[in-house]
Amino acid sequence: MPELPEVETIRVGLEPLLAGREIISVVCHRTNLRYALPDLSVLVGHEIAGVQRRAKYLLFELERDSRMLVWHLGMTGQFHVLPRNTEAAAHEHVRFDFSDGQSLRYRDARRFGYAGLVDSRQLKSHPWFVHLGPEPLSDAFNADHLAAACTGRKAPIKNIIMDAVVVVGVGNIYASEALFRAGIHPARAGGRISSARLLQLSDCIKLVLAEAIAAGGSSISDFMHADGKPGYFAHQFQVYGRQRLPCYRCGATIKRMIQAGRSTFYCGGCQH
DNA sequence: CTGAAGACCTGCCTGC
DNA sequence: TGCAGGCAGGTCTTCA
Repeated sequence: MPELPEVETIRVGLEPLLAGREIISVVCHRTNLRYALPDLSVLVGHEIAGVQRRAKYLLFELERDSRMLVWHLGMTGQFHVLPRNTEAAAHEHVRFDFSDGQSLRYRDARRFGYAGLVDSRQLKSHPWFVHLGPEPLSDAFNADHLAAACTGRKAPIKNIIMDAVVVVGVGNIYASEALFRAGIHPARAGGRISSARLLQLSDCIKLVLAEAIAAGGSSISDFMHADGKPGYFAHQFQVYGRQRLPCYRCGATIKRMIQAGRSTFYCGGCQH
């Protein structure tokens, strides 16, 4: 389901609902997500201190314990906070019950999501995190960093900005949107883009992600907030999902192509 | 090393 | 109506 803006929106929604709540029981309906879930019963008796995010991972911090529950939502993972006695929805795999009568539910139809317990002091060296590049909205991600990542590369620029080693959190939707705003053709080899245009692209990536976060994430298909409200950024898509429709900027027809097995949307009139 | 393709899994939409 | 085929927001592994 989610790219960085969606995960951040979920984090912001979950934090006030979970912080300070004590887990009194955990029910796993199935443990074979992308990887086998760890034994989550060890969390019973612990209080959630806060919810952080790194890349597209949610990090549930525990009070008085250096371990964190690290969770990736894959394509279709969802968290909802509901009263404990609410019946399990289809594809609900895990339920955390809290002392205040509420519960946290994890649903994931495709089961591409995964989770683990990681010591926060070893997070950076954990296999899921050790190779991750900078956060796109941090100063560490800038024109120089992007230029260095593109030097000598023949891979299409879209593939490069979706590579989590280069920068985290840029998924299939926002890659297309950022390249449209920067006027760069998604198939252009990374090494054949001027530094001035890469500066523009790094700015556009920050801009499009920040706007999406401000709008509360995109609401396509099954994305919803912890409280069940939809996100609104989908209304601002310039190219994603708009194949055969006219470009808002130049009127040319938006095209769709496949790159690295993923749909790419672009305007042949605006992007070169 | 790089880059492309396949794999994981289920649901939904389209077209015949 | 029924069914095959294509498609879906992510990431990891395999292969050339």
